[in-house]
Amino acid sequence: MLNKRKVVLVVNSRKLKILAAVVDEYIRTGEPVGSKAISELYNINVSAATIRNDMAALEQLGYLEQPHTSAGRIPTFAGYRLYIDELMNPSALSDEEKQRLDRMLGDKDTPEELLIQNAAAALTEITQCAAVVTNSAPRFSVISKVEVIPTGKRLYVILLITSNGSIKNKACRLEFDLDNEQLEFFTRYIEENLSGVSVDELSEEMFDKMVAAVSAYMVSLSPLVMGLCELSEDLRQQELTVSGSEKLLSCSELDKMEVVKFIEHKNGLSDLLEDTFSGIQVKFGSENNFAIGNSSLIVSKYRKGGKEAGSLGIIGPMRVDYKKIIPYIEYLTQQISCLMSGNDDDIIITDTTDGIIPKS
Amino acid sequence: MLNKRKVVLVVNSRKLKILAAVVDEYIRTGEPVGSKAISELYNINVSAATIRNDMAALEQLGYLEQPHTSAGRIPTFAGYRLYIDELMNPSALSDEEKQRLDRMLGDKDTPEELLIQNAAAALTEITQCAAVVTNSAPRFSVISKVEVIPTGKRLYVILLITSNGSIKNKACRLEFDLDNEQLEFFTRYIEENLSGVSVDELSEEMFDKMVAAVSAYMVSLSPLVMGLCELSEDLRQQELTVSGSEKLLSCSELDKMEVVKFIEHKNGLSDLLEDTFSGIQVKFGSENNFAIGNSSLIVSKYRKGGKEAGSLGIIGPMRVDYKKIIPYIEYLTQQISCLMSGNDDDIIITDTTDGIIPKS
DNA sequence: ATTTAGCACTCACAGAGTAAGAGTGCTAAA
DNA sequence: TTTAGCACTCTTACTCTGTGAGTGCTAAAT
Repeated sequence: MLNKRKVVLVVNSRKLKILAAVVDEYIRTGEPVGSKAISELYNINVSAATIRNDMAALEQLGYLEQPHTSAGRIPTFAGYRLYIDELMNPSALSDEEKQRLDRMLGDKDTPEELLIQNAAAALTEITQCAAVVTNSAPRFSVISKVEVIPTGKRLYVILLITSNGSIKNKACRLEFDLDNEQLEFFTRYIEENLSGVSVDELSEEMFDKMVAAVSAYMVSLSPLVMGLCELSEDLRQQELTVSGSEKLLSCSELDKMEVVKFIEHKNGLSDLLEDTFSGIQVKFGSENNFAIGNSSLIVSKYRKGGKEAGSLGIIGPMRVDYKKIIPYIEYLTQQISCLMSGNDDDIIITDTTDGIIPKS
Repeated sequence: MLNKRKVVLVVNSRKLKILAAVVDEYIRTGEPVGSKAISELYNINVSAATIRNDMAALEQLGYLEQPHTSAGRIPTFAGYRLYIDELMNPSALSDEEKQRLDRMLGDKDTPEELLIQNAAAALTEITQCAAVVTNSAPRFSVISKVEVIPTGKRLYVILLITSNGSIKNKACRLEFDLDNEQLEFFTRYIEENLSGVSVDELSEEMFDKMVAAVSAYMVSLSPLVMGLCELSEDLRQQELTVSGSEKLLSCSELDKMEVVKFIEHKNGLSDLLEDTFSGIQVKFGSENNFAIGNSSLIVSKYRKGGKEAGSLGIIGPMRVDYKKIIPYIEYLTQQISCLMSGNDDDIIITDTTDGIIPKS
């Protein structure tokens, strides 16, 4: 073991100040930060040599690392983590900034779907990173209408509409054509059994029971129930939209291959966003099994009427300006929560599925 | 003018053989090809010196070029073109290869949409290039059903179904609620005016007329017509999917910046694919105004019931193994055409739109 | 016990010089 | 018309070198 060195391995306030300075400076320039730069640019009133000693300690403590001997330091994951959780002081949004965001977001008449799209667009523009939004509203809504529409020989389209305005459809093929009476029976049956039911409550078992019930009347109706089951599954899973992902391609610190793969498949993202948490959350790509290596995911949940209704955030390089971006995201989620909860009555968003049925 | 040289500027069969050898070898190795390599590897029974003379002639004829003096030769655009059109002899697919493709593609029960997705996936895997598919089926289909479904106060969902199975829906808000008679009038009117009409024929003017006609009966119906108009626009534009575009980033001969720009915007691609042509077509990026410089686009159209229904191909570097890839693409389009036309009667793919209507 | 100045040391990076190797064009002979 | 031979060109890889940034350590100062 070389590199054994007499440094005081105690974090004190100066060391923290230095760590913060290193992270700030690294975020600003993207270059490894040396002791001299810190002593000159940040008013920690000690000499470069002292800072060097502290930096050596911070390195041994696992907060900083050197790309190579005799280069400056860059933050480690732990360094970023400490910085984000404890050290940085977020820059409060100015009134102009808030107004700008409000304008970009929309007002209480803006449909929910558009609201979160606007938020994503705003984030993309301001941060120059990819924005990501999820909407789990459909999951917490109730079925407001079910329709079965004959569209061809033995061919029916089922339509499922929820209270929050999602519309899903799916084509189903039956073995036989239904006559009016049969169709009416089925429509009435599902209307009675599904109308007003919360999407979250729908389960496969429930549909299994319906298949049984309906089959008693007419066996060949079951594909319709199965179709409904699949639609309800679509509703249950949260929608995830990533916008501005091309911005990630111009981040030199991200691997282009990984970014492109991410753009195509969005690997691992929805898992990361399904966790429940409160406040803002910062996750690093390399620490979760997320497609892009040195990336950072900053997200916050918005709420509707007290309930989590989705999340909103950005994906960028680890080296993003956290102290600026975090307040932006916080403000946006807060405003969205506010706008959404304000008027709960009759928002309509169309929102649809793709589905495919086998030919035979 | 230096480089003026006494060479016989006549293409003869040996020169063509040499050109083919240069292209083959360059495709194989990616390195400029020298006279020695050809005399050793390809059985043209003349000395390297003779080949050198012929290569000088081929260079003056514009089929070959030298990256720098005293390097081997690489093909020019014209060289590739001649090779592709006349010289190469495509390697016929073995039975195993055909079976492999068939397995990857699906069978006659595989829905159309999935069929072309599978084809794209197969091409990506086999060629290690980006695959591109378009589907203009919706455009050549006819409207088979239009429905207007009341779903809430002053709120209606329009449903548009085409003969090829695309289903699009959209929510519309009206100023007033419709009574049964009004709804029936409207449904009957659009049913009469749209049913059986080819999607390709639908135009804004047509909908303008409908707005006028319908407004005469009741002014506030026009949002419904506008909604239909928007849905029809969605149907008209051909769908274009590029898969595996990350593969292009690992092609050393392509400019990464250009690839990135292409991935972002797919510049120029849909124009290139909208041309009608028969058989297989090879286009070079630099010759068309297509985003990626030294790229090559190899596409073929598949047909459904005799009519062009979309295209299928790859985007790769100019230096791709044409004689292998072209038979692959030909086989795939042939099989797709076959599978699609086989049972033309009642294929159904659901395929839907997202839409948003303002709240009030 | 901390902090600081001074100094030797390490490492990445860029530029210059060099040797090897591949491939050519040209000439003259077959 | 083809071929062998040869001088020439150009790329590539390698080595050597100097420079600059930044460090770690020591010894002196506070």
